[in-house]
Amino acid sequence: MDVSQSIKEDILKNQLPRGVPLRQAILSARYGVSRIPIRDALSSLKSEGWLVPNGKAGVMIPDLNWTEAEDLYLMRAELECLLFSMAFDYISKEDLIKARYFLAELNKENLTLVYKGELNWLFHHTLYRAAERPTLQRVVEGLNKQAVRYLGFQYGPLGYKVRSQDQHEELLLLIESKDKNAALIFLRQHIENAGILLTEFLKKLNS
Amino acid sequence: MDVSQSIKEDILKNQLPRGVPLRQAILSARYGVSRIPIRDALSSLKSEGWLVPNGKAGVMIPDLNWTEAEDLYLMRAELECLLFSMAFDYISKEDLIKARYFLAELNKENLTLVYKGELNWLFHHTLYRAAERPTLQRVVEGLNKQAVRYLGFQYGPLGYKVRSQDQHEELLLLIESKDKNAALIFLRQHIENAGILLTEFLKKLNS
DNA sequence: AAAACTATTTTTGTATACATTTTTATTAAT
DNA sequence: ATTAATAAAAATGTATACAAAAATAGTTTT
Repeated sequence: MDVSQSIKEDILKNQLPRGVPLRQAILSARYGVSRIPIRDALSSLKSEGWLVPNGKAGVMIPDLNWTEAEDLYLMRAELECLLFSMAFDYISKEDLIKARYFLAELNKENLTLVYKGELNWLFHHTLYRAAERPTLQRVVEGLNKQAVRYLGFQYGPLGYKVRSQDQHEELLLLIESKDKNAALIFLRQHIENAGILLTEFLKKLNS
Repeated sequence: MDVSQSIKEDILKNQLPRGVPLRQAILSARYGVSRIPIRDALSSLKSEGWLVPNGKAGVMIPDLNWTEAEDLYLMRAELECLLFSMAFDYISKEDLIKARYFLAELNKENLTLVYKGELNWLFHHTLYRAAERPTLQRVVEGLNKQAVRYLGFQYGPLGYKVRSQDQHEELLLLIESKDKNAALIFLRQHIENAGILLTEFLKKLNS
């Protein structure tokens, strides 16, 4: 597996020290590669929001905080609805089949959080693909991949899994019935719901 | 100067080959550093949208295209208005002074495009800073920095400079008069205007 | 005792060398 | 002649070695 992925897993599993700079030499030993690919991974994780700069040099694992979660879901709501409305009329039968496949995968047990996040994104992405707006899609993808950092809460204490899956199913039905407006409103609520649930939970956690 | 910045300048000045993969060895010779910092620069430019992957290896300078420009400005309009509305009530006198300083800088002659883009962003950023939403700000910053790639048109053939500066001035006046709604509408129009102008121009160019 | 400077150590950044992968050119086969 | 297979080359990725920068510890000064 890619070093960058391994680091993500380890961040999610809290197996890397928080609050102190990550040392390239240590990671190099831990993952059994030289410092060059470690440096590559750290810099790309930094630009993806998984790590933050530490003073003049080095990076740190940032604390999860509700403002970030709120921002991510606010942006997702705005941009994904935009993208979805651009795609709506062009969503094909094959897209829906694909989407259902990802949904089924997501119901399996023993998936890593990173993979769950990937599947969740693939589901949404399938609905947006038809818009053929690569730039908008790339940004939305970035937001989804950042949100993965918070997935531990949604699949853990928040027990959001079942409700989320039901909503995904319903969204597909609305698409099939060609009711664009209803689908759009539903998607927005789906995202906003998840955001509010997560944000409120994080707020309570820090009080 | 940083290698990454130099490459950006050279892309804007069309001094690097388009449509063919950029070779690390050549860039290494050109900028007088080893391949390691070149690789770093290429990978970060790729994640910033200045370069795109070329097949299984290597990167290329992408063509400018109107869909990308439209996407960037659509996103900017949505997200910057959101950020601005969060910031509005907290914008300080010092912020406005700073903003006017950047505006003055922007009026000087013989600035590089990259620097103009930086100043334009710094102006907008000054108005959003008070929102204290780092995540949202980081994404918006990314969008602005990508839009720099299109700045050559706006300062060149489109002659947008004067009108844009006037709008910036007017925006500051609206902020000072505490008219949040008017300011918000004006900002949205300011961004959408720039977007439409640029997009239409690019569409014509490719027809 | 606190602050400022200096020396030492640690850590990151860059160059060079080597390994692996990808691309291109060449040869063989249909 | 076109395609497939193979060999050569060129290019990227990674390891190690070294240089520069940052952080730390120790010393001096106020």
